Amino acid sequence: MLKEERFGHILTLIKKKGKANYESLAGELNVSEDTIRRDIESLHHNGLLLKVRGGAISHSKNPLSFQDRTRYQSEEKNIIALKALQLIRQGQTVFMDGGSTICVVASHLPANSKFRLVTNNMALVPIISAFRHIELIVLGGIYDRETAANTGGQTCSEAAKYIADLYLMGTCALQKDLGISAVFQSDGEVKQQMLKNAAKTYALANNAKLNATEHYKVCELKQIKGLITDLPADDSRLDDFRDLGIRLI
Amino acid sequence: MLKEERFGHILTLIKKKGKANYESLAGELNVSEDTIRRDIESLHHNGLLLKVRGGAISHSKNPLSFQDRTRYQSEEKNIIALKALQLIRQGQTVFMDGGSTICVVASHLPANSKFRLVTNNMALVPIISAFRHIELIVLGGIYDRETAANTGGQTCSEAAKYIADLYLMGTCALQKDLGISAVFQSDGEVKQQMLKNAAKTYALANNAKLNATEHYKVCELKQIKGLITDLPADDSRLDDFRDLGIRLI
DNA sequence: ATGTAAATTGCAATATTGTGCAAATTTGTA
DNA sequence: TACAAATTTGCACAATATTGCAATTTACAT
Repeated sequence: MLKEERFGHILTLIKKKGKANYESLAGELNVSEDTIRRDIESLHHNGLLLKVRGGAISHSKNPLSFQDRTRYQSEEKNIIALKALQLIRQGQTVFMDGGSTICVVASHLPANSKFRLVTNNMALVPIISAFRHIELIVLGGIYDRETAANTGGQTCSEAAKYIADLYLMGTCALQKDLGISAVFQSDGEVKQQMLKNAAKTYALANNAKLNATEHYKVCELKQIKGLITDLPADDSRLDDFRDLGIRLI
Repeated sequence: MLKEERFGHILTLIKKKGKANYESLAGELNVSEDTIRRDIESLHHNGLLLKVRGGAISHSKNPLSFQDRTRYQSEEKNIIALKALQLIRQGQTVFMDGGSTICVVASHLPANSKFRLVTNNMALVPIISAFRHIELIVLGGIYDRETAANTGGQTCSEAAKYIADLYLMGTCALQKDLGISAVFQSDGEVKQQMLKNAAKTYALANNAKLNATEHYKVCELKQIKGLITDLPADDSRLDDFRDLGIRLI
């Protein structure tokens, strides 16, 4: 088999699936992983794909979708997303922060959605691009690869410049007494700023995040307007969060 | 069998299958592989196919050409990109603004590149995500779908907060007397701010942008350090830009 | 026709390039 | 920090290319 045929195969796969790994390519093409590695290096050098640890991805690959599908598009997240959509009204200004749940919300938006979206979540950009009537305002800062969101003081001070009708707060840990907490301080600070500047804040969390804590405290539960989970409103696992004056959706 | 018959046979096969290897051709045509090799060399020389190690492929199947993305990744842009890469040094802080040429530059970066990149170009985010050692700083603002870049006063004032060693300025119009001009004011203003805060600015432009003007003036030619085009440095089309004190690359 | 020069072909020696393997190093993660 | 996985590097071997050369064929003027 000609080397060029391998190149073609690799590029086709990358184009179709957005990514490819050494192991399976080596199997399909019947050569060693070393050879595939060298092929990919050569293709990378020509700017035709991006070499990453373990394989290669296409240029246009949304960074968050690189994580496995189950985590990205679980049924739980779809349920949360559909509930969250009900809150967004035409013409509003909406804050959204990082997290894949937020991306699922965005991908469920109706095609003619018309509002202003302010976000530090870079994974939203390609999604929102498709909605001609959404005005997208990006909050800059230091890009964090893990969350695909911008963070840092710059992000916070930019967020401070906008006043929103609604804030959909991405997945975080919630606990009755200790409130909402985040893994990273940089993320938590952005959340605090958005909370401060939004008329209504709803936290999005799947049931695994209930009764859990992380190490950076964002706010008390009573500071938010409502909590959106994948559970029915009358589920017993939500009992701890009743009578706090927050809406359970 | 006449040489011309062999040529015909080889070309037919290449046209039908897109590829051919010496071994099978030698068998089919009853000549040695050396002869086939020479045939293919001759055809290659006449531009009728592409000689590769082990055989030949058709031009249309050349994985290293950019058929399905000719618009996006033209040969011109590749040339510009490779020249621009030489300017980026480890540890530097680099500004890049919008434009697809800039994206091509990014996709040619070596995998272990290590520097700080400050940009308003959202199309760079997925590309740069793959480079673990590039610190990416996003300049926020109003996202423009057409250019996939953030624009507006916010973007400018954020750009003002960084001081760069190098600024690679995306495609714009250049004219000897009228200098560099941009299509949109919002884009032009970001360019001006980056220019101001960068030690060295290089403009990237394909030959079609030379001796052209747009309607928002960015700066004089003498304000930039150099001009990177797809032309060789001694091309006559660059004559207008000599003796202005700028480097032609 | 026929001899001669030029072109073509196959072959062998040499050079170059591609491939797989293993050790050493780096990287990511618990 | 330490462990496991991935990557880089150097190397030997295999595959393919190139080159020079001699044998053969072709072209063509006489």
